[in-house]
Amino acid sequence: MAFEDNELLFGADKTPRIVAIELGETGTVRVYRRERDGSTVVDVEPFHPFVWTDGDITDLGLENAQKLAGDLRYNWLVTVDSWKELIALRNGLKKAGRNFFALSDPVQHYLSATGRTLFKQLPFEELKRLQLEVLSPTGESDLADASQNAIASIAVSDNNGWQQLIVVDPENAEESERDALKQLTAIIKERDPDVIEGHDLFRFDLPCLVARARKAKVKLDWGRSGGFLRSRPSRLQIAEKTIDYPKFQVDGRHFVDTFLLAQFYDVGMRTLSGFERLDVAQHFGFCDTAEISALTGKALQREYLTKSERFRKRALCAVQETRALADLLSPSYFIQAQIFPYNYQDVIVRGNATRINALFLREYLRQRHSIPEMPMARTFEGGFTAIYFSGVARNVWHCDVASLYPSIMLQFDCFPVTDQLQIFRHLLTDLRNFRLEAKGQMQLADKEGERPRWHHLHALQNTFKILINSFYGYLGFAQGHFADFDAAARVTQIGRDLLQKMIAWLNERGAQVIEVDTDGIYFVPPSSVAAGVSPAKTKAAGTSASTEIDELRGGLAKELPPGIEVEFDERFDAMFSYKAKNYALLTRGGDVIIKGGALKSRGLEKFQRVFLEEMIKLIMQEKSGEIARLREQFEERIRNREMPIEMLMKTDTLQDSLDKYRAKIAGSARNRAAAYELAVTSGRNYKPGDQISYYIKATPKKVAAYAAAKLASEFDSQNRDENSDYYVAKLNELVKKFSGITAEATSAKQESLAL
DNA sequence: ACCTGTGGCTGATCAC
DNA sequence: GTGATCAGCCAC
Repeated sequence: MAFEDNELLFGADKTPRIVAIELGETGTVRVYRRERDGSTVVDVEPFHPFVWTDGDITDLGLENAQKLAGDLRYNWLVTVDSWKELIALRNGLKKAGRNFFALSDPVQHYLSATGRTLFKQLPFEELKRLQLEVLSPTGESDLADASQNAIASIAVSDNNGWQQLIVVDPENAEESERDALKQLTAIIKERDPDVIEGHDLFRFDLPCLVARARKAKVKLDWGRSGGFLRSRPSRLQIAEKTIDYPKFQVDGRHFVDTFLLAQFYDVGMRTLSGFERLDVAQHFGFCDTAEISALTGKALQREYLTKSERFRKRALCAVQETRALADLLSPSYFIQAQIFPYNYQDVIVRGNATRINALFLREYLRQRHSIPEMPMARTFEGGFTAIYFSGVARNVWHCDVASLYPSIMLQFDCFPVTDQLQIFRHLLTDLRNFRLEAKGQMQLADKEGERPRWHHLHALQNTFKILINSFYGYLGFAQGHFADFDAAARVTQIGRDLLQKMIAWLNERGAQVIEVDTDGIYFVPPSSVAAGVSPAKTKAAGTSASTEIDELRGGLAKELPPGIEVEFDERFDAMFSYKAKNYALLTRGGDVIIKGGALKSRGLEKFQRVFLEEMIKLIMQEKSGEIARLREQFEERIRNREMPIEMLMKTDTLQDSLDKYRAKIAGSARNRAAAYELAVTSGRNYKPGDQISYYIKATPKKVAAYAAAKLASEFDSQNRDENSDYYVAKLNELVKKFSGITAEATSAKQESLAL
């Protein structure tokens, strides 16, 4: 059975190849579809938005009010014939003080009511995607600056390899810019893309175009049926960061901002050094470094390219990078648009739990079943975390419970009490099976020979994985209609009990448990503990290691309830256990893996992270004696001013707006911080989510860090002014902090513990 | 208007 | 100096 046949997940209507939905004339929507020949056709369809209400609306004499099944709070459905009527109905109900719930997005109304979704049976390659980049004359990406002056050029490309650079003539800027804007609009109308992509599209390119178009009195009627570009302030939560941005929309098309895609990507990976195009392109290896230096430096002059040729090359490189980035990061969202009743561009910015909520609402609507009101939020206890040994351990194994929370939910019936249709159980069960199947198909597929198919299956199984993992979060999601905090608390309680049972069992068999977090355990198996920890002895004991682990694995499996499976997945030569959620591992291949904010946080300067990694590696390799020399090398480089500024600077992300920061400082609600002070002083228009890199400069007197901070961009390598003493002191603190933990010291401790 | 959850560590600042 | 608090980031 094809995945798409699952109606709970993909919706009950199979209409294929819809690329966009837009609100049409009163009471209608326009549904755009991609034909097999690549053309786009439009169907005008009736539109019936709706409101859920409770029973006390019967006196209002509303037409088209329908009683729903079940006895949940919102058990009436009122349907109307146009968006205008829906707004009127909502206002009326609000005025009458009635209890109701309505979706706010017309596209979600249409898709939920019909069971349709975008992109069914449409390969990603058949989506028409256009990339856009506005270049300001200064090359600045500061919007306030850029909006003041005429733009220099607009680079445009599409996913078929077409590209064009629209250049504004500085000699005749006013008229030339007007032509450029008109030409861009003409290109969009003619090429008729489904998706418009750009890096920082929302915060830079689109506002800039709007500002310039207003000045030039040019219309940006980019909608598929001629509608105008419009925007409203919006806010996006990405992990701990909150990004304010103007959300742009245009009828019949989708905007995709690769800056946001990069942010989402990094939440999972935490590997990006920054979020500007160059950071991201370099990380993914799109632009080779030779080319970058050629575009920015002297190499180009050697090539005798004219200034305009250089400019052209750089501009077109930018849109190519945007396209490559979108190729890489958007397929998962493309698949999610086939599942959720959202616009493509909205699927990207909605949270996981919000998207799952939309599935619940769609199915309850389809079955004409009443829905609950949101439960009262409460906090509940999370996973079990513990550290039993700190120091260096050898021959360390890791075991974990395979997808702990989903397994618990299914095995112990931890489902929302209000889910009378049992959607939660069915969706979770289906998703698990689908993921296994997609993964199996992916492994059978030839990664090289069937590239598009392999990539699709990879994106598919990854999408399923993310969804599966979001179900537990949904139970504790305050804005989920079917959230159930008691059920969430039961899940974590069962998880904690399971883990503690496993720990006790391992300890009883002579293993030494080192560190535990939620679903996984690091431990030294009994033979290594008994044999001590010297490498020679470990080797001697190693002959029986595999059978011993098999016995542990089998024994532990028998202790666990059905449906809860434990995996002994990895073995390490050494582990440096520091604090809860903070440790390092030495793989059997000699690589070092570091976990935890204390050991690798971005709050640490890069020289500290590099030093820590090397120091921990030495400790794990039983070469603690070499730490002193390593420290001296680093001190020398700092004192001789040989450290590149990238090693010394710190990069902070602004969470609050500068106004909010100022207000908090004024009200003593927070302390001053270097990044904000620099942002304020710079006079530039910094926004939440922006990053500031700074270092500490030498000052005559000892002052607070925020008073001695200087922007890394203002660092002059010919006239260096960093505070070497400050950085050497940091280095020494680091050595001091970890000096108690050496291989020799802890092996004695470990042996004594084992007795 | 927007929003998955809890647990844990650290650096910087400030009140005492 | 010490402890409290906040912000930021990380593990799962």
